[in-house]
Parts: sequence; structure tokens; C-alpha cells
Amino acid sequence: MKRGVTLKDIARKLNMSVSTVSKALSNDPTISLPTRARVKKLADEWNYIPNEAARHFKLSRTSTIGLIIPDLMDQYYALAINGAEKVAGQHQYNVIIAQSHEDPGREDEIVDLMLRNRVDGLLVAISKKREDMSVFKKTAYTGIPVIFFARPPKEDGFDAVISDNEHGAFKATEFLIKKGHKQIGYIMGPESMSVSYTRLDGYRRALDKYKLPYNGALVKSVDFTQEATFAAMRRFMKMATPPTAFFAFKNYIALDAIEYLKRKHPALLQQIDFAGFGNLPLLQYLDHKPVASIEESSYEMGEEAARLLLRTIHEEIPEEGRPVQHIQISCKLLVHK
Amino acid sequence: MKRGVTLKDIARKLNMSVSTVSKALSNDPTISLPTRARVKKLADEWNYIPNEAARHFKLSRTSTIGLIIPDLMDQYYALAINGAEKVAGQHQYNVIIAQSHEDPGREDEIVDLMLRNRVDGLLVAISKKREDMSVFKKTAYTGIPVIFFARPPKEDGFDAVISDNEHGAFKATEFLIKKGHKQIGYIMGPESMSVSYTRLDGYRRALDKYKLPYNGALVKSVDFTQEATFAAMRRFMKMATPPTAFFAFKNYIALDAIEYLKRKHPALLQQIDFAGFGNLPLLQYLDHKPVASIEESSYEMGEEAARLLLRTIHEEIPEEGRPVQHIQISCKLLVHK
DNA sequence: TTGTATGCGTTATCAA
DNA sequence: TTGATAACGCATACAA
Repeated sequence: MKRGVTLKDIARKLNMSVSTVSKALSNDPTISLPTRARVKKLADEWNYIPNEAARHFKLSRTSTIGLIIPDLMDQYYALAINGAEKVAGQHQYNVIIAQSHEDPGREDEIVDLMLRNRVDGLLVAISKKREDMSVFKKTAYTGIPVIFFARPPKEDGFDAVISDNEHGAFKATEFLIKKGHKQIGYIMGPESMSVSYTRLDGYRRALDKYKLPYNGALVKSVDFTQEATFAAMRRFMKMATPPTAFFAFKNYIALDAIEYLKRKHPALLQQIDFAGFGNLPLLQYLDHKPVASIEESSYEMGEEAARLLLRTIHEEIPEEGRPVQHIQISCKLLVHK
Repeated sequence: MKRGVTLKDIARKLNMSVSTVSKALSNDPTISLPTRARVKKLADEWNYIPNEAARHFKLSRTSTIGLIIPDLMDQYYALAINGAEKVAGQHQYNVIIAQSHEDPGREDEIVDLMLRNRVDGLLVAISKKREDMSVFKKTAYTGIPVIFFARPPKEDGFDAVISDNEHGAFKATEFLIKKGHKQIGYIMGPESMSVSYTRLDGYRRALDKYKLPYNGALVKSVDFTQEATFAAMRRFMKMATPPTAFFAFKNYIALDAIEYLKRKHPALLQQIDFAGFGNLPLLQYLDHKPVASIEESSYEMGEEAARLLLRTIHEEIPEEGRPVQHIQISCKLLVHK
């Protein structure tokens, strides 16, 4: 049988009604066991495959959630997807994935596509450059819940699951202080990202707690290019008393900073410590690496986000009556070697 | 308007028929411009979102292709996805992604799910342990074309896009030979993967070409665990004349091998060269790294696979009459530093 | 230029 | 225990 066997085909062959076949296949107890068996047997022989489009259409429910991330190449998101998929699967939900490639325009299209496909809810790690949140307001308006994760929107009023960046930064800085460092630089992320500042807060709180003075000159923002990091390091190392340790916004940045030292100040390489966000599996192969990483539990974040979304989907409370929901996932300090 | 505005809602409000509204929205020239404008205006105001489930159902075509890979965390596949998505997008096809996590059972479920969702075709990088290809035969039987990529099935008779592993292995080995090495080990991948042998062929051809004898003792298979690689290295280094260079099935394996030397034979570290498959961005930060990588163009592979699939979908020739299609993507030799 | 009618495959309700 | 029927939202052939 080519072109999709349907219930009707089976019904005709067995001289029963379509509804009987439908019920038999879904194990409806009002259908006699022998009938169920006959139907299943033929369905199997004929390779019957239910048409989900028709089911969804009929049921006006897809049991599918949409997941939008900036970039699949970033393992951080890949891991979050795994977490979300696990939770979704446990509730018989499917997940469809799409990437914005950091393009807000593409992101808009994806949201539209997913709404047209009638996903039951949306999980979104927003693209870096998004300013206008109207698409998501429109989404909320249609009654499709949206949970943001990892990358919260700048604007308030949206449900979100993010890692506890402030405390992670605190822990990293504290670790360096406890190792005896008194002059600690913060290689900050882009100023356009709110997380850069959240981590700055944690850095400052650690300094405060251990009575170390805060010095603005010890904080330099970089984008994620190697050149920017090199430039920042050049300026750091020109200071009268350069930092003896650095807290890096991301470990990728720390690696570039270490690379700079390798090239320009090899003698200092052993004495200067780094700690940064993001645990990278390949770190173990490096001879010179950060002494500690702050690991964001992105798997757990994916799980939490999915859980929150499913809860919201099944919520009876109307959108308006519900308070904004925020969940923070704690970060782990990982000491290397 | 909650719960999905439909064409009917719009039609009722504007006192027209559903079909007029439908045509107006799809810019049918038989509908007058003013009517089209009125319809579009209200559709916009009311936030009309077409129900794709209904369209698919009606059109019995989803313009969607399913993409199944073992693991999203592997950037190799993530990149292939990007390539496939690009090509699919150019032909107004959507892509849905799912991971098997190397579990053939899960893989079966995914295939089933995708068939139920009536994807127009399937792109599959098969899970490592799959033996039984019956699911895919069944798929072919339903008329849904399947293109395998990256990981070809062992069995013959399936369309596939893979990288030219044989020639890649040849190039890596040749590079080591040209560097002056005469005793070159091959740290082979799992024996359950056909690629392991394909690369062995390339290795042997290079030896042949440069009149070096092939020695079975210089080939040791490992799974991807560090322990296995350590064990293999231990045996290699116990040989009367140990290899002075290694061709590694994967660079991850090469890194473990280097790690072994670091711990057990630090003196030899500088003299022993490695070359392996898979370029890793983080390689640049390593002090001890392979001298060369074979880069598989997975992006290009994704593109090719998608192109082949779309071509097959639009093919008029029936399944049976079509010869098996195979495409090879060439690999690039990348010398480091 | 617009409207009517039909059917895509499935499930749910109700009747037999 | 089974069957008839309607309905989900949309696109299309055909009629007006």
C-alpha cells in the first residue's frame, strides 16, 4: 500500500466502521478483544501510520513545545536542549528546535512558524541583539505561554529561568581571594549584555566581603574576539601593580588572556590565576588553564524551563492573573586538577 | 480573540465566504484588490495565524524534512544541521531535529514519530550500534525517501552522503610520511564502525605508495574512552621499535594519546607526531597537539545530504527503478601552526 | 469577482 | 459491542 493507509482503508477491508477501527487501535475497552486483535493485525500488516496532522487538527492540541536558541554549535544550549527534551518526553510532549543564529528577524520568523504549527508553548533563549519584544507580547496574547531561559530579555515582565550569575561570579572571585590574591581583575563581557553587569555585582560583593577595595581600573569589558581580550590584557599588564588573578566573564576569554601571557609575559604564566564561567571538556588537555570554572548547569536549566512551561500550559489561571515567574539555577564552582 | 482566529471568524465578520477569505489571504488574483485589502486588514488586527496542521492535513504534504542525529552535543552534527537547514530553507522546507543518543530503540521511535508527522523525507546519521535496518526498509516502503549521512549503514543499498574517509586517512598518513616518519601507528576506531576500516584502507594506501611495509601490530582499535586509548598506547610503547608517529581515528583520541605520553613518556613528547580526524577549535590553545587535522566538511555534508534528499523527493522515478546514490565529500588537510 | 460544496483523516458523541 | 454522524480549518473545483 503506497500513499498512506488510512483508518478508512482498514475499515473497508474488515467490513467495519471507521470509528470502530479508531477505537480498536486506541485500545478502547468498549471494543471486543477479538475485534481489537483483528484490527491491529491488519494495521500492522498494512503498515498503518496514524496521521498526526489530522489528529492535531482534530484535537486542536499538538503536544509539542517549540524551543528557540541562538546557536546549536554552542554546547551550552545543546545541553539545555537535552534537559528540556527529557522533561518534555516524560510528559509525552515533543520538542521542535530552531536556531535564530542571533538574528532577531529570523527569530521573529521562527516564532511565527511555531505559532502556525500550533505548538503548545515556547522555550526561548533570546538572540543577543533583540530589542523589540513585541513578537513575544503578541505570543502571550494568543495564549501560548513563553518561558525564556539562559538569556533573559532586558525588559521585565517575562517568565524566565536563568542561572544565578551573581552568585557564580561571587564564588569565582571568592575562590581567587581565598587563594591569596588581593589584586583581581574582571575581564567583563560586552556592555550590551545585562549578564556582564550581574556578574560584576557578584565580583564586587566578594571584594566587599573580604574587605578588598573595588577599583574600576580592574574591570575591562571585551567582546568575544581574541583581539579585544589581548588589548584588555595589554592595558592590565601596563598597570603599576597589575592584577595577580583574573575573573573572566567566560573561560574562552580566559584562554585568550592566557594565550596573551604566553606570548608576552611567559615568566608570569605560573603566577597568575584565572577563574571564569563555563566548564569546557577540553580544558583537561591544556597545560595552562584556569584554576577554576563556574559551571552553569544548562542541562538542569533546560529541565527547569521545560517544567515551568508545562506547568504554565496546564495552568488554569488566566495569563493576566499570574505573577511573573523567575527561577534561578545555581552554579557550581569547579576546581581544576 | 483567544483560541485561534479562523478563516470562518473573519468571513463571518466581513460577510463573505470562507473561500473568499482564504483566496484573499493567499493573494489570489481573482479576488478584487479592495476585498483583499479588507481581509488582510482584519486578519492583521485580529492576529490571524494560519493553522498549519489543517493545511498539512488538507494538502497532505508538510514541506518538512526530519533530521535524526546521534547527539547534538557533537559539533560535527550541529554544523551538518546548519548546512541542511540552509538548503532546506532555500526550498521553503522546514527541518525538524531529533537525537537518538546512540540508542537504536529511541531511533526507531523517532523514525516512527516523524513518519506519523508525515515528514516529506528523512536525513539520518545512524546510531553507532544499529544492526537491524528494517525500520528504514519499512520507511522506504512507505515512499518516504531516506538519505543517510556522516554515518552510513553497514548494509548496502541505501542512499548516503559521507566524507571521503579513505582519502582523508591517506592524506593524514601521507603527511606524516613526508615529515620523515617510517613507523606510523594507526589508532583505529571501534571495529563496529565501518568507517574505522575505510580509514584503515587510506592508511594502507599511503604506506603502499611510499613503499613502507604494513604491519598489523601498528594498528590498534579503541572505543572512545580514555582508558582504551591509554591501554593501546601502553602496548604501542612497549614494542621493540615503537611508532614515531600516529594517525588517530579522531583527534579526541589523539589528545588522550598525547596525555598518555605526557604522563608516561614526557621525554618523547616532542618527537612523536600525531595527525587525526576532526578539527577542534580549541586545539589552538594546546601546547601539545596534533601536527595536522583532517577536517571533514560537515556543513557541506549537511548541504549535500539535504540537496540529495530534496532531489529524491521531487523525483518522478519510482523507488525501485532508481540506482543507489552515493556522494562523497572531500576532506581537507589542516596543518597546525 | 465571489460563493458553494466537498473532502482531507481523525476523534467524540450519541444512537443502535 | 458497534456504527453513523458531525466537526476540526483549510484549499480547491466548480458554479453563479
